Amino acid sequence: MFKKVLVAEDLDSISIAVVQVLEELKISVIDHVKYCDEALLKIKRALQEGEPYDLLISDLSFKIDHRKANLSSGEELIEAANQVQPNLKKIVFSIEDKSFRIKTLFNDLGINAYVSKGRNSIAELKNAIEAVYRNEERILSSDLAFNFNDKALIEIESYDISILKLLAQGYILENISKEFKALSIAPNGTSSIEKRINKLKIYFKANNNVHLIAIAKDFGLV
Amino acid sequence: MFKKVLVAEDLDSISIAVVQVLEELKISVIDHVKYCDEALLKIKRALQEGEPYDLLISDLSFKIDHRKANLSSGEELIEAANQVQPNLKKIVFSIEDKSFRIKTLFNDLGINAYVSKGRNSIAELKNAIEAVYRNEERILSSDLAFNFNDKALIEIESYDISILKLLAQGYILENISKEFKALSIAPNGTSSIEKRINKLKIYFKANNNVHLIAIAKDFGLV
DNA sequence: CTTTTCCTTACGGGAATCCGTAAAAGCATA
DNA sequence: TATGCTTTTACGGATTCCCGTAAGGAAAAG
Repeated sequence: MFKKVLVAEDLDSISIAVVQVLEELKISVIDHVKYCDEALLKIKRALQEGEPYDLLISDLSFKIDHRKANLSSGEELIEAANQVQPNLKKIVFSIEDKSFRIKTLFNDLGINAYVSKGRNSIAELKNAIEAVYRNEERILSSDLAFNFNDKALIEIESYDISILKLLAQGYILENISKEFKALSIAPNGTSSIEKRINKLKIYFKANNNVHLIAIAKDFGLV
Repeated sequence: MFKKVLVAEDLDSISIAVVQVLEELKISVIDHVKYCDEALLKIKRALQEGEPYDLLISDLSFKIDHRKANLSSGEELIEAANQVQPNLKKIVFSIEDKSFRIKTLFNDLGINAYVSKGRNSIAELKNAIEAVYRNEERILSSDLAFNFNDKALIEIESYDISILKLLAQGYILENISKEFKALSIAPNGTSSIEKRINKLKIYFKANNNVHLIAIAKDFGLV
Protein backbone atom coordinates (compact mmCIF):
# COMPACT_ATOMS: atom_id res chain seq x y z
CA MET A 1 0.00 0.00 0.00
CA PHE A 2 1.02 3.66 -0.36
CA LYS A 3 3.45 4.85 2.26
CA LYS A 4 3.08 8.62 2.14
CA VAL A 5 -0.15 10.43 1.37
CA LEU A 6 -1.14 14.10 1.35
CA VAL A 7 -4.71 15.24 1.92
CA ALA A 8 -5.78 18.72 0.77
CA GLU A 9 -9.19 19.47 2.22
CA ASP A 10 -10.34 22.63 3.92
CA LEU A 11 -13.42 21.37 5.75
CA ASP A 12 -12.34 19.87 9.03
CA SER A 13 -15.56 17.91 9.26
CA ILE A 14 -14.56 15.99 6.14
CA SER A 15 -10.83 15.66 6.57
CA ILE A 16 -11.34 13.81 9.83
CA ALA A 17 -13.10 11.01 8.01
CA VAL A 18 -10.57 10.94 5.18
CA VAL A 19 -7.68 10.62 7.58
CA GLN A 20 -9.51 7.80 9.34
CA VAL A 21 -9.75 5.89 6.07
CA LEU A 22 -6.05 6.32 5.47
CA GLU A 23 -5.28 5.07 8.94
CA GLU A 24 -7.40 2.01 8.35
CA LEU A 25 -5.33 1.34 5.25
CA LYS A 26 -2.21 1.34 7.39
CA ILE A 27 -0.58 4.23 5.60
CA SER A 28 2.42 5.26 7.65
CA VAL A 29 2.69 8.94 6.76
CA ILE A 30 -0.55 10.90 6.47
CA ASP A 31 -0.27 14.64 6.05
CA HIS A 32 -3.22 16.98 5.96
CA VAL A 33 -3.41 20.61 4.86
CA LYS A 34 -6.27 23.08 4.64
CA TYR A 35 -4.86 25.34 1.95
CA CYS A 36 -3.72 24.61 -1.60
CA ASP A 37 -0.55 26.65 -1.25
CA GLU A 38 0.44 24.65 1.78
CA ALA A 39 -0.10 21.45 -0.18
CA LEU A 40 2.21 22.49 -3.00
CA LEU A 41 4.82 23.55 -0.48
CA LYS A 42 4.72 20.16 1.19
CA ILE A 43 4.96 18.34 -2.12
CA LYS A 44 8.01 20.36 -3.12
CA ARG A 45 9.70 19.91 0.22
CA ALA A 46 9.09 16.16 0.30
CA LEU A 47 10.58 15.93 -3.16
CA GLN A 48 13.69 17.85 -2.13
CA GLU A 49 14.15 15.68 0.90
CA GLY A 50 14.06 12.59 -1.30
CA GLU A 51 10.84 11.28 0.25
CA PRO A 52 8.14 12.32 -2.20
CA TYR A 53 4.44 11.68 -1.68
CA ASP A 54 2.92 8.63 -3.34
CA LEU A 55 -0.60 10.02 -3.49
CA LEU A 56 -2.47 13.31 -3.29
CA ILE A 57 -6.12 13.35 -2.28
CA SER A 58 -7.59 16.76 -2.97
CA ASP A 59 -10.87 18.60 -2.86
CA LEU A 60 -11.75 20.98 -5.70
CA SER A 61 -13.21 24.02 -3.99
CA PHE A 62 -11.59 25.74 -1.05
CA LYS A 63 -13.18 28.47 0.98
CA ILE A 64 -11.69 31.91 0.75
CA ASP A 65 -10.66 33.55 3.98
CA HIS A 66 -8.34 36.21 5.31
CA ARG A 67 -5.19 34.47 4.00
CA LYS A 68 -4.11 35.49 0.54
CA ALA A 69 -3.82 32.43 -1.66
CA ASN A 70 -1.80 31.75 -4.80
CA LEU A 71 -3.61 28.56 -5.61
CA SER A 72 -7.30 28.83 -4.88
CA SER A 73 -8.72 25.59 -6.24
CA GLY A 74 -7.95 21.90 -6.47
CA GLU A 75 -7.53 22.21 -10.22
CA GLU A 76 -4.80 24.80 -9.79
CA LEU A 77 -3.12 22.73 -7.13
CA ILE A 78 -3.05 19.64 -9.31
CA GLU A 79 -1.76 21.58 -12.27
CA ALA A 80 1.06 22.96 -10.15
CA ALA A 81 1.76 19.55 -8.66
CA ASN A 82 2.03 18.07 -12.15
CA GLN A 83 4.78 20.56 -12.88
CA VAL A 84 6.95 19.56 -9.96
CA GLN A 85 6.11 15.86 -9.63
CA PRO A 86 4.53 14.37 -12.77
CA ASN A 87 4.46 10.83 -11.42
CA LEU A 88 2.36 11.74 -8.37
CA LYS A 89 -0.89 9.77 -8.14
CA LYS A 90 -3.93 11.97 -7.74
CA ILE A 91 -7.43 11.33 -6.40
CA VAL A 92 -10.01 14.09 -6.39
CA PHE A 93 -12.65 13.93 -3.64
CA SER A 94 -15.29 16.54 -4.21
CA ILE A 95 -19.02 17.23 -4.20
CA GLU A 96 -18.93 18.15 -7.90
CA ASP A 97 -20.96 15.79 -10.06
CA LYS A 98 -21.05 17.50 -13.46
CA SER A 99 -19.56 15.19 -16.04
CA PHE A 100 -18.09 18.05 -18.04
CA ARG A 101 -15.90 19.22 -15.21
CA ILE A 102 -14.88 15.75 -14.12
CA LYS A 103 -13.87 14.74 -17.62
CA THR A 104 -11.42 17.57 -17.91
CA LEU A 105 -9.86 16.45 -14.64
CA PHE A 106 -8.99 13.11 -16.20
CA ASN A 107 -8.17 14.39 -19.66
CA ASP A 108 -6.30 17.58 -18.93
CA LEU A 109 -4.98 17.11 -15.41
CA GLY A 110 -4.38 13.38 -15.56
CA ILE A 111 -5.99 12.46 -12.27
CA ASN A 112 -6.21 8.75 -11.47
CA ALA A 113 -9.55 8.64 -9.70
CA TYR A 114 -12.57 10.77 -8.96
CA VAL A 115 -14.74 10.13 -5.90
CA SER A 116 -17.86 12.19 -5.43
CA LYS A 117 -18.82 13.08 -1.88
CA GLY A 118 -22.09 11.41 -1.12
CA ARG A 119 -23.99 9.05 1.13
CA ASN A 120 -21.51 6.22 0.78
CA SER A 121 -18.39 8.05 -0.27
CA ILE A 122 -16.04 6.84 2.43
CA ALA A 123 -16.27 3.29 1.17
CA GLU A 124 -15.90 4.55 -2.39
CA LEU A 125 -12.83 6.50 -1.41
CA LYS A 126 -11.29 3.46 0.18
CA ASN A 127 -11.91 1.42 -2.97
CA ALA A 128 -10.49 4.15 -5.14
CA ILE A 129 -7.29 4.34 -3.13
CA GLU A 130 -6.79 0.60 -3.41
CA ALA A 131 -7.55 0.64 -7.13
CA VAL A 132 -5.10 3.46 -7.78
CA TYR A 133 -2.50 1.51 -5.87
CA ARG A 134 -3.10 -1.42 -8.24
CA ASN A 135 -2.40 1.03 -11.09
CA GLU A 136 -5.94 1.02 -12.40
CA GLU A 137 -6.83 4.11 -14.39
CA ARG A 138 -9.81 6.43 -14.67
CA ILE A 139 -11.57 5.27 -11.56
CA LEU A 140 -14.96 6.83 -10.98
CA SER A 141 -17.17 6.39 -7.92
CA SER A 142 -20.15 4.26 -8.74
CA ASP A 143 -22.84 6.90 -8.32
CA LEU A 144 -21.41 8.75 -11.32
CA ALA A 145 -20.26 6.24 -13.91
CA PHE A 146 -21.07 8.29 -16.97
CA ASN A 147 -19.70 7.43 -20.34
CA PHE A 148 -16.29 8.87 -21.13
CA ASN A 149 -16.92 8.54 -24.82
CA ASP A 150 -20.11 10.52 -24.74
CA LYS A 151 -18.91 13.26 -27.00
CA ALA A 152 -21.80 15.58 -26.28
CA LEU A 153 -20.12 17.35 -23.44
CA ILE A 154 -16.62 17.17 -24.81
CA GLU A 155 -17.63 19.48 -27.60
CA ILE A 156 -18.08 22.35 -25.22
CA GLU A 157 -14.63 23.78 -25.33
CA SER A 158 -12.81 26.71 -23.88
CA TYR A 159 -14.06 29.00 -26.62
CA ASP A 160 -17.64 28.43 -25.50
CA ILE A 161 -16.67 28.90 -21.89
CA SER A 162 -15.09 32.24 -22.77
CA ILE A 163 -18.29 33.40 -24.39
CA LEU A 164 -20.38 32.26 -21.45
CA LYS A 165 -18.05 33.94 -18.99
CA LEU A 166 -18.28 37.29 -20.76
CA LEU A 167 -22.04 36.98 -21.13
CA ALA A 168 -22.29 36.29 -17.42
CA GLN A 169 -20.33 39.48 -16.80
CA GLY A 170 -22.91 41.52 -18.66
CA TYR A 171 -21.07 41.98 -21.96
CA ILE A 172 -23.22 42.56 -25.02
CA LEU A 173 -22.39 40.81 -28.29
CA GLU A 174 -20.50 43.75 -29.72
CA ASN A 175 -18.27 44.02 -26.68
CA ILE A 176 -17.57 40.30 -26.66
CA SER A 177 -16.46 40.70 -30.26
CA LYS A 178 -14.15 43.58 -29.31
CA GLU A 179 -12.76 41.67 -26.35
CA PHE A 180 -12.04 38.64 -28.52
CA LYS A 181 -10.25 40.82 -31.05
CA ALA A 182 -8.18 42.33 -28.28
CA LEU A 183 -7.26 38.88 -27.01
CA SER A 184 -6.91 37.63 -30.60
CA ILE A 185 -9.41 34.86 -30.04
CA ALA A 186 -11.00 33.75 -33.30
CA PRO A 187 -13.64 33.71 -34.60
CA ASN A 188 -14.55 37.11 -33.29
CA GLY A 189 -17.23 38.55 -35.57
CA THR A 190 -20.44 39.40 -33.75
CA SER A 191 -22.23 37.10 -36.12
CA SER A 192 -20.02 34.11 -35.42
CA ILE A 193 -20.29 34.62 -31.70
CA GLU A 194 -24.02 34.95 -32.10
CA LYS A 195 -24.14 31.66 -33.96
CA ARG A 196 -22.10 29.92 -31.33
CA ILE A 197 -24.37 31.18 -28.60
CA ASN A 198 -27.25 29.88 -30.64
CA LYS A 199 -25.72 26.41 -30.72
CA LEU A 200 -25.28 26.52 -26.98
CA LYS A 201 -28.90 27.52 -26.59
CA ILE A 202 -30.03 24.59 -28.71
CA TYR A 203 -27.74 22.20 -26.90
CA PHE A 204 -28.85 23.29 -23.44
CA LYS A 205 -32.48 23.78 -24.51
CA ALA A 206 -32.37 27.41 -23.39
CA ASN A 207 -35.03 29.90 -24.46
CA ASN A 208 -32.76 32.92 -24.44
CA ASN A 209 -29.44 34.24 -23.16
CA VAL A 210 -30.72 34.73 -19.64
CA HIS A 211 -31.87 31.15 -19.49
CA LEU A 212 -28.60 29.98 -20.99
CA ILE A 213 -26.48 31.64 -18.34
CA ALA A 214 -28.70 30.28 -15.60
CA ILE A 215 -28.12 26.78 -16.96
CA ALA A 216 -24.41 27.36 -17.43
CA LYS A 217 -24.20 28.45 -13.81
CA ASP A 218 -26.02 25.32 -12.73
CA PHE A 219 -23.58 23.19 -14.67
CA GLY A 220 -20.65 24.98 -13.13
CA LEU A 221 -19.37 26.04 -16.53
CA VAL A 222 -18.81 29.57 -15.38
CA MET B 1 -26.53 18.51 28.33
CA PHE B 2 -29.03 17.37 25.70
CA LYS B 3 -30.05 13.76 25.97
CA LYS B 4 -31.41 12.94 22.54
CA VAL B 5 -30.12 14.46 19.32
CA LEU B 6 -30.92 13.84 15.67
CA VAL B 7 -28.41 14.53 12.89
CA ALA B 8 -29.65 14.99 9.31
CA GLU B 9 -26.66 14.97 6.99
CA ASP B 10 -26.26 13.09 3.75
CA LEU B 11 -22.50 13.16 3.34
CA ASP B 12 -21.01 10.31 5.30
CA SER B 13 -17.64 12.02 5.36
CA ILE B 14 -19.16 14.83 7.41
CA SER B 15 -21.63 12.97 9.59
CA ILE B 16 -18.81 10.89 11.05
CA ALA B 17 -17.24 14.01 12.50
CA VAL B 18 -20.54 15.39 13.75
CA VAL B 19 -21.38 12.19 15.57
CA GLN B 20 -17.92 12.24 17.15
CA VAL B 21 -18.59 15.70 18.55
CA LEU B 22 -21.86 14.55 20.04
CA GLU B 23 -20.18 11.58 21.62
CA GLU B 24 -17.57 13.85 23.17
CA LEU B 25 -20.42 15.86 24.68
CA LYS B 26 -21.71 12.67 26.34
CA ILE B 27 -25.04 12.73 24.60
CA SER B 28 -26.71 9.43 25.30
CA VAL B 29 -28.92 9.02 22.24
CA ILE B 30 -27.43 10.09 18.90
CA ASP B 31 -29.44 9.26 15.79
CA HIS B 32 -28.23 9.91 12.30
CA VAL B 33 -30.17 9.93 9.02
CA LYS B 34 -29.15 10.63 5.44
CA TYR B 35 -32.54 11.72 4.11
CA CYS B 36 -34.88 14.52 5.19
CA ASP B 37 -37.94 12.30 5.04
CA GLU B 38 -36.33 9.83 7.38
CA ALA B 39 -35.56 12.67 9.78
CA LEU B 40 -39.15 13.83 9.94
CA LEU B 41 -40.30 10.27 10.45
CA LYS B 42 -37.97 9.81 13.40
CA ILE B 43 -39.06 13.09 14.95
CA LYS B 44 -42.71 12.10 14.71
CA ARG B 45 -42.12 8.64 16.08
CA ALA B 46 -40.04 9.89 19.01
CA LEU B 47 -42.81 12.32 19.84
CA GLN B 48 -45.44 9.58 19.80
CA GLU B 49 -43.35 7.40 22.02
CA GLY B 50 -43.08 10.21 24.54
CA GLU B 51 -39.34 10.58 24.12
CA PRO B 52 -38.96 13.52 21.75
CA TYR B 53 -35.66 14.81 20.46
CA ASP B 54 -34.05 17.74 22.25
CA LEU B 55 -32.05 18.94 19.27
CA LEU B 56 -31.93 18.64 15.50
CA ILE B 57 -28.67 19.27 13.66
CA SER B 58 -29.36 19.52 9.94
CA ASP B 59 -27.59 20.28 6.70
CA LEU B 60 -29.35 22.44 4.10
CA SER B 61 -28.68 20.72 0.81
CA PHE B 62 -29.15 17.03 0.25
CA LYS B 63 -28.07 15.16 -2.83
CA ILE B 64 -30.75 13.77 -5.07
CA ASP B 65 -30.58 10.08 -5.82
CA HIS B 66 -32.80 7.23 -6.88
CA ARG B 67 -35.09 7.53 -3.86
CA LYS B 68 -38.05 9.79 -4.32
CA ALA B 69 -38.13 12.42 -1.61
CA ASN B 70 -40.93 14.45 -0.12
CA LEU B 71 -38.64 16.81 1.70
CA SER B 72 -35.60 17.64 -0.38
CA SER B 73 -33.85 20.33 1.64
CA GLY B 74 -33.00 21.25 5.19
CA GLU B 75 -35.34 24.21 5.00
CA GLU B 76 -38.27 21.98 4.18
CA LEU B 77 -37.32 19.55 6.90
CA ILE B 78 -37.17 22.30 9.52
CA GLU B 79 -40.47 23.75 8.39
CA ALA B 80 -42.10 20.35 8.71
CA ALA B 81 -40.45 19.74 12.06
CA ASN B 82 -41.78 23.05 13.34
CA GLN B 83 -45.28 21.82 12.56
CA VAL B 84 -45.03 18.68 14.64
CA GLN B 85 -42.68 19.79 17.41
CA PRO B 86 -42.42 23.58 17.76
CA ASN B 87 -40.21 23.45 20.83
CA LEU B 88 -37.47 21.43 19.11
CA LYS B 89 -34.07 23.16 19.18
CA LYS B 90 -32.50 23.47 15.75
CA ILE B 91 -28.92 23.96 14.59
CA VAL B 92 -28.11 24.26 10.90
CA PHE B 93 -24.68 23.03 9.82
CA SER B 94 -24.05 23.90 6.19
CA ILE B 95 -21.53 25.26 3.72
CA GLU B 96 -23.85 28.15 2.85
CA ASP B 97 -22.40 31.55 3.75
CA LYS B 98 -24.77 34.03 2.10
CA SER B 99 -26.24 36.28 4.72
CA PHE B 100 -29.54 36.55 2.87
CA ARG B 101 -30.26 32.87 3.13
CA ILE B 102 -29.02 32.51 6.68
CA LYS B 103 -31.13 35.42 7.92
CA THR B 104 -34.31 33.80 6.72
CA LEU B 105 -33.37 30.66 8.62
CA PHE B 106 -33.42 32.59 11.87
CA ASN B 107 -36.32 34.89 11.05
CA ASP B 108 -38.69 32.54 9.28
CA LEU B 109 -37.72 29.09 10.50
CA GLY B 110 -36.68 30.03 14.01
CA ILE B 111 -33.43 28.10 14.12
CA ASN B 112 -31.32 28.55 17.24
CA ALA B 113 -27.84 28.45 15.71
CA TYR B 114 -26.09 28.48 12.38
CA VAL B 115 -22.64 26.94 11.96
CA SER B 116 -20.91 27.27 8.62
CA LYS B 117 -18.78 24.35 7.50
CA GLY B 118 -15.22 25.56 7.33
CA ARG B 119 -11.66 25.07 8.45
CA ASN B 120 -12.53 25.13 12.14
CA SER B 121 -16.18 24.20 12.10
CA ILE B 122 -16.07 21.22 14.43
CA ALA B 123 -15.05 23.42 17.33
CA GLU B 124 -17.66 25.97 16.30
CA LEU B 125 -20.30 23.28 16.21
CA LYS B 126 -19.38 22.13 19.67
CA ASN B 127 -19.65 25.68 21.00
CA ALA B 128 -22.96 26.19 19.28
CA ILE B 129 -24.44 23.05 20.81
CA GLU B 130 -23.40 24.15 24.27
CA ALA B 131 -24.70 27.67 23.71
CA VAL B 132 -28.07 26.41 22.50
CA TYR B 133 -28.24 24.20 25.57
CA ARG B 134 -27.76 27.33 27.69
CA ASN B 135 -30.76 28.82 25.85
CA GLU B 136 -28.75 31.43 24.00
CA GLU B 137 -30.38 32.66 20.82
CA ARG B 138 -29.25 33.49 17.29
CA ILE B 139 -25.86 31.86 17.52
CA LEU B 140 -23.66 32.34 14.50
CA SER B 141 -20.27 30.77 13.89
CA SER B 142 -17.53 33.33 14.20
CA ASP B 143 -16.40 33.35 10.57
CA LEU B 144 -19.78 34.81 9.59
CA ALA B 145 -20.90 37.29 12.20
CA PHE B 146 -22.63 39.69 9.87
CA ASN B 147 -25.02 42.30 11.10
CA PHE B 148 -28.60 41.16 11.50
CA ASN B 149 -29.83 44.69 11.18
CA ASP B 150 -28.11 45.33 7.88
CA LYS B 151 -31.23 46.06 5.92
CA ALA B 152 -29.57 45.91 2.50
CA LEU B 153 -30.33 42.28 1.92
CA ILE B 154 -33.56 42.15 3.85
CA GLU B 155 -35.14 44.34 1.23
CA ILE B 156 -34.84 41.61 -1.35
CA GLU B 157 -38.00 39.77 -0.66
CA SER B 158 -39.77 36.76 -2.00
CA TYR B 159 -41.35 38.82 -4.76
CA ASP B 160 -37.94 39.60 -6.18
CA ILE B 161 -36.87 36.02 -5.85
CA SER B 162 -39.93 34.93 -7.78
CA ILE B 163 -39.03 37.25 -10.62
CA LEU B 164 -35.43 36.09 -10.67
CA LYS B 165 -36.47 32.46 -10.62
CA LEU B 166 -38.74 32.88 -13.64
CA LEU B 167 -36.13 34.91 -15.49
CA ALA B 168 -33.62 32.17 -14.83
CA GLN B 169 -36.06 29.72 -16.37
CA GLY B 170 -36.12 31.67 -19.60
CA TYR B 171 -39.45 33.45 -19.14
CA ILE B 172 -39.91 36.72 -21.00
CA LEU B 173 -41.52 39.71 -19.28
CA GLU B 174 -44.93 39.04 -20.73
CA ASN B 175 -44.95 35.45 -19.52
CA ILE B 176 -43.81 36.44 -16.07
CA SER B 177 -46.75 38.83 -15.99
CA LYS B 178 -49.13 36.05 -17.02
CA GLU B 179 -47.66 33.66 -14.49
CA PHE B 180 -48.04 36.21 -11.70
CA LYS B 181 -51.65 36.81 -12.66
CA ALA B 182 -52.28 33.07 -12.60
CA LEU B 183 -50.71 32.84 -9.14
CA SER B 184 -52.37 36.11 -8.12
CA ILE B 185 -49.08 37.68 -7.20
CA ALA B 186 -49.26 41.46 -7.37
CA PRO B 187 -48.07 43.70 -8.89
CA ASN B 188 -48.19 41.83 -12.14
CA GLY B 189 -48.14 44.36 -14.96
CA THR B 190 -45.23 43.90 -17.34
CA SER B 191 -44.24 47.44 -16.59
CA SER B 192 -44.12 46.96 -12.84
CA ILE B 193 -42.11 43.79 -13.19
CA GLU B 194 -39.79 45.59 -15.55
CA LYS B 195 -39.28 48.36 -13.00
CA ARG B 196 -38.57 45.88 -10.25
CA ILE B 197 -35.99 44.13 -12.39
CA ASN B 198 -34.46 47.51 -13.02
CA LYS B 199 -34.13 48.14 -9.29
CA LEU B 200 -32.45 44.79 -8.90
CA LYS B 201 -30.05 45.66 -11.69
CA ILE B 202 -29.15 48.93 -10.00
CA TYR B 203 -28.78 47.25 -6.63
CA PHE B 204 -26.56 44.47 -7.94
CA LYS B 205 -24.78 46.75 -10.40
CA ALA B 206 -25.79 44.52 -13.31
CA ASN B 207 -25.57 45.71 -16.91
CA ASN B 208 -28.49 43.65 -18.18
CA ASN B 209 -30.75 40.71 -17.38
CA VAL B 210 -28.11 38.14 -18.27
CA HIS B 211 -25.66 39.74 -15.90
CA LEU B 212 -28.30 40.00 -13.22
CA ILE B 213 -29.10 36.31 -13.29
CA ALA B 214 -25.42 35.43 -13.20
CA ILE B 215 -25.07 37.53 -10.06
CA ALA B 216 -28.24 36.13 -8.52
CA LYS B 217 -26.89 32.64 -9.07
CA ASP B 218 -23.64 33.60 -7.39
CA PHE B 219 -25.54 34.91 -4.40
CA GLY B 220 -27.56 31.74 -4.20
CA LEU B 221 -30.80 33.68 -4.59
CA VAL B 222 -32.08 31.25 -7.17
C1' DC C 1 -6.64 25.43 -61.66
C1' DT C 2 -11.53 24.65 -60.65
C1' DT C 3 -14.96 22.83 -57.62
C1' DT C 4 -16.68 21.70 -53.35
C1' DT C 5 -17.11 22.30 -48.66
C1' DC C 6 -16.71 24.47 -44.43
C1' DC C 7 -16.09 28.40 -41.67
C1' DT C 8 -16.52 33.24 -40.85
C1' DT C 9 -18.72 37.43 -41.44
C1' DA C 10 -22.37 40.64 -43.05
C1' DC C 11 -27.06 42.06 -43.36
C1' DG C 12 -32.02 42.59 -42.25
C1' DG C 13 -36.44 42.07 -40.13
C1' DG C 14 -38.98 40.93 -36.09
C1' DA C 15 -39.02 40.26 -31.06
C1' DA C 16 -37.58 41.50 -26.43
C1' DT C 17 -35.03 44.52 -23.64
C1' DC C 18 -33.92 48.98 -21.79
C1' DC C 19 -35.23 53.38 -20.01
C1' DG C 20 -37.70 57.58 -19.53
C1' DT C 21 -42.26 59.80 -19.16
C1' DA C 22 -46.96 59.97 -18.18
C1' DA C 23 -51.52 58.37 -17.14
C1' DA C 24 -54.44 55.64 -13.98
C1' DA C 25 -55.58 53.56 -9.71
C1' DG C 26 -55.29 52.99 -4.72
C1' DC C 27 -54.97 55.06 -0.25
C1' DA C 28 -54.51 58.16 3.40
C1' DT C 29 -55.62 62.77 5.24
C1' DA C 30 -58.35 66.63 5.71
C1' DT D 1 -65.79 64.71 -1.46
C1' DA D 2 -61.58 66.82 -2.47
C1' DT D 3 -56.53 66.76 -2.24
C1' DG D 4 -51.99 65.03 -2.29
C1' DC D 5 -49.00 61.01 -2.21
C1' DT D 6 -47.61 56.53 -3.62
C1' DT D 7 -47.98 52.54 -6.36
C1' DT D 8 -49.16 50.40 -10.43
C1' DT D 9 -49.78 50.34 -15.22
C1' DA D 10 -49.39 52.08 -19.98
C1' DC D 11 -46.88 53.82 -23.79
C1' DG D 12 -42.95 54.92 -27.05
C1' DG D 13 -38.44 55.20 -28.85
C1' DA D 14 -33.69 53.39 -28.74
C1' DT D 15 -30.88 49.47 -28.18
C1' DT D 16 -29.98 44.70 -28.13
C1' DC D 17 -31.17 40.14 -28.96
C1' DC D 18 -32.94 36.55 -32.00
C1' DC D 19 -32.88 34.01 -36.20
C1' DG D 20 -32.74 33.20 -41.00
C1' DT D 21 -30.35 34.06 -45.36
C1' DA D 22 -26.53 34.99 -47.98
C1' DA D 23 -22.00 36.77 -49.29
C1' DG D 24 -16.99 36.29 -48.73
C1' DG D 25 -12.77 33.53 -47.93
C1' DA D 26 -9.81 29.70 -46.82
C1' DA D 27 -8.71 24.94 -47.02
C1' DA D 28 -9.41 20.41 -49.02
C1' DA D 29 -10.61 17.57 -52.91
C1' DG D 30 -10.83 16.55 -57.69
